[in-house]
Amino acid sequence: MNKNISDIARMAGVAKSTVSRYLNGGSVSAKTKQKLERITREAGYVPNTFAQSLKAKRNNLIGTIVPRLDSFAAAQTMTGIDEELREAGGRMLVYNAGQDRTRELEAMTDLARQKVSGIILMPAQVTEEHLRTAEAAGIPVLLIGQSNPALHSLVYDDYRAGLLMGRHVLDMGHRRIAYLGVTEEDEAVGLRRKEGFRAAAQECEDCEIFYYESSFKIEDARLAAERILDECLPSLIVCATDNIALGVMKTAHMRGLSVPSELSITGFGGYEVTGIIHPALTTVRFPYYEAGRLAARSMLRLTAGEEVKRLTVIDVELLPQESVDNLNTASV
Amino acid sequence: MNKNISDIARMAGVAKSTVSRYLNGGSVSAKTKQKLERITREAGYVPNTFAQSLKAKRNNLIGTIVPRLDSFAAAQTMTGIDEELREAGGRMLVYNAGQDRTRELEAMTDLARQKVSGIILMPAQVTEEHLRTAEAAGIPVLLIGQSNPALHSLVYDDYRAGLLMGRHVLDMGHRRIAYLGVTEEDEAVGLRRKEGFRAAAQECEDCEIFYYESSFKIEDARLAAERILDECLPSLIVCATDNIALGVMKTAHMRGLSVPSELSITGFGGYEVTGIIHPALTTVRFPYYEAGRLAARSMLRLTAGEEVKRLTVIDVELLPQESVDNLNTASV
DNA sequence: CATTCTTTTGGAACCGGTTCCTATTTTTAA
DNA sequence: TTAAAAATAGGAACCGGTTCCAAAAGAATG
Repeated sequence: MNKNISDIARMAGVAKSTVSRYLNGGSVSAKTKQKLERITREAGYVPNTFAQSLKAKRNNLIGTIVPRLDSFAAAQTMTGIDEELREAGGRMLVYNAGQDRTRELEAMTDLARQKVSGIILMPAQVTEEHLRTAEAAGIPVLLIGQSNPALHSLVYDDYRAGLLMGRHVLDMGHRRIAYLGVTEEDEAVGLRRKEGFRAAAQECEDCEIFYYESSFKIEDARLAAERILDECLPSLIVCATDNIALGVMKTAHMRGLSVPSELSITGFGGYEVTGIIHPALTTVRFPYYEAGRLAARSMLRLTAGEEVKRLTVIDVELLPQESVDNLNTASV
Repeated sequence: MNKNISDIARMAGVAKSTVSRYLNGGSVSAKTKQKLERITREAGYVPNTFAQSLKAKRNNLIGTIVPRLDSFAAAQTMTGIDEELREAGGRMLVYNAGQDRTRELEAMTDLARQKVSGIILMPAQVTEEHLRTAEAAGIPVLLIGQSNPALHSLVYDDYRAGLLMGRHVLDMGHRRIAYLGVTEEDEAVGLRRKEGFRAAAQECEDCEIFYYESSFKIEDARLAAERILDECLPSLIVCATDNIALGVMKTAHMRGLSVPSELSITGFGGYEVTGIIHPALTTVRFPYYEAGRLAARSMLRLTAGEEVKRLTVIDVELLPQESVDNLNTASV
C-alpha cells in the first residue's frame, strides 16, 4: 500500500535520484517537477523518516528529561520547548525521570541511542555521573534550573528570588520568620534561594530566622509546618516552593489559623494555583514557559553548531498577593 | 568515533551477520559470543536505531497527543502511559495539540509520518475528520476520554459520575442547584456528565436546577459564577470540572461568601489541588493515571496485532470532602 | 552551425542494520 | 570411522532514502 521512492520513480519514468532531488529542492526541470508533483500527490507519497535519518545521521528530535510530568514548572517548560521546536520543524521527545537520578541517567543514555539531536535536562542536581553520561552521549546537553560549568545551562536567579522575598517580608514588618527549605544538594532551590533570603535578613538587625527543611512533597511540608508551629511560632513562614507553601497553608487551615492575619505564608514559583486559592499566595514568579522557549532556541543553535552562551540567568519577579499580613499598618 | 556493526565485525574477525545474530540472540558459538561480548563492550558499541527501524518498518514509539501539557488530567495520563510503555521497552512521543483541533489532526498525520507504532489521543471531541485522519494514518489509534465506534476507546463513566454527584448533593439536602457545564460538543464532559446529573435530579421532585455553560478556563468560570449568583442564588453550584469549581470558589471568596456554609461547590476530576485547598473540594475522582497505564497496555497489544476490546469504560468514585454543606443537620 | 557552458538526469554507492540462503564446521548416531 | 544431522558462520540482498559523479540534453556564444 505505502509507496516508496522507487515506486514513485518508476511511475514517473525517472530515476529515484531525480525524485529525491525534486523533494529536496534540487535542480529539476519544470516539466518533471510538474509530473512529480502530480504523481506524489496522487500516490499520497510520504518519505520514510528512518531512511532519511539513517543517511543524514541525525533527526529533528530533541529529548527532554523532566523530573516529573505532573508539576507546574515541568508542564510550563515543556510547553515552551514544544512550541519553540515546532515552529522550527523540530519535535520534542519527553522522558519522565520520576524524580529518580538513576532513571535520569538512563534517559540520557537512551536518548543518545535514539540519536536525538540534543538533550534538555531539568535535573535536581548535577553529579559527576551526569557529566560523564552527557559526555558519552556525544550530543549537546542543556540544563534548566541547575548549572554546571561543563554544560550549557539556563538558570533562574534564585539568589535574587530569595533576596526579593526576604526584603519584601521584612518590609511588611515581619521579624520572627521560619524559612522552610529543601536539601542543599539542590543547589538552586536548596542553596541559592536560601542564601538570597539570608542576605536580606542580614540587612535587618532585629529579626529572628529559624531554618527548617522538608522535601518537595506537599504532605511532608504539611508535617514540617506542624513542627514549626509547635516549636517557634513565627509570624510568617517562607517556603522554598509554592507546593511547600500549599502544604503549610493546609496545616494552618487545619489548625484553624487564619491566613494571613494569624500566620503569613509565602512561596516561590508562581504556580497558577497561587492566584486561585484563597488567600492568594505571595510568591516569586519564575518564567518557566519562557525558559522552555529559550532552552529550545538555544538547543537548536547548538545542534546547528552555532555558538551559545554557556550560562544564561533568567530574571524573576516578586508577586505580592494576599498571604502576607502587613504588620506595619496593623500596629498603627 | 562511533562504531558501526561492520567495524565490530572487522575487529572480531567475523561477518556482520554474525554480530547481528549475536546481538539478537541467534545461534552463535560460545567462543565468538565471548569475543563479541568483549569487543562490543570495549568499543561501546550501540546499534543505530534508524537502521534497525528501517528494516523492521516499525519502532517502539507510541505517539501521545494531549490537549495541553499543563493539565492535571493530561499529566497523570501521560505518567501512566509513560511508565507502562517503559516497562515494555516502549517510548512515548508527546505531542501537545494546544487545545486546537487542527493541530490535533496535524499531529496525527505527523506521527504517522514518523512511523510511530500507534497513537493515543485525548481529544475534546471526535469529528469525521478525526476518523479520516486516523484511517489514513494506517496505525492503531486509541482514544481516551471520548469514544467512537470506529476506533478503540477508553472512556470514564461520565454518566455515572454525574449521577453519583447528583444523588450526593441531593442527599445533602440541596434543592436549589446551579449546574455549570461546558459545551455539549464535548460528549463526555459536556453531555454525559450533565445527563447523569439530570437523571439524579429527576429522582427528586422538589428540586430546581439551573443550567449554565462556561469554557474550561478558570477565569471564564469565575465570570460565569458571578452571573449565576446574580441571577438565581443557588445553595450549591455543581461544576463540570475541578478547574471550573476553582473559578467558582474564587468568586465566592471575592464576594465574601463562605464556602460551604453560604455556598456549596462541587467539581469533577479529583485533581490533587482539590484536597489541598480550603475547604477541600467535593468531587468525583477520575483515575487518570490508571487510564494511562491501561491505554498503553491496550496499545501495545494492538501494535502486536492482538485483539483488544473496542470500548472500555473506566469506573469513577465519589470523593466527598468539605465544600458541600449538609443542610439536613443544619436544619435540625 | 559548431563549440562551449549550463542545466538536468541517471546510475551507483552508501547509510547501518537484518535476514535469507548456502557453505562450513561440529556434534551425534550408526 | 564414517555418514547424517545440527550448529555455526559467511555472503549477498534488502530496507528507503541521499549524494556524488558522469553522461546527456539544452542554452548560449562566436
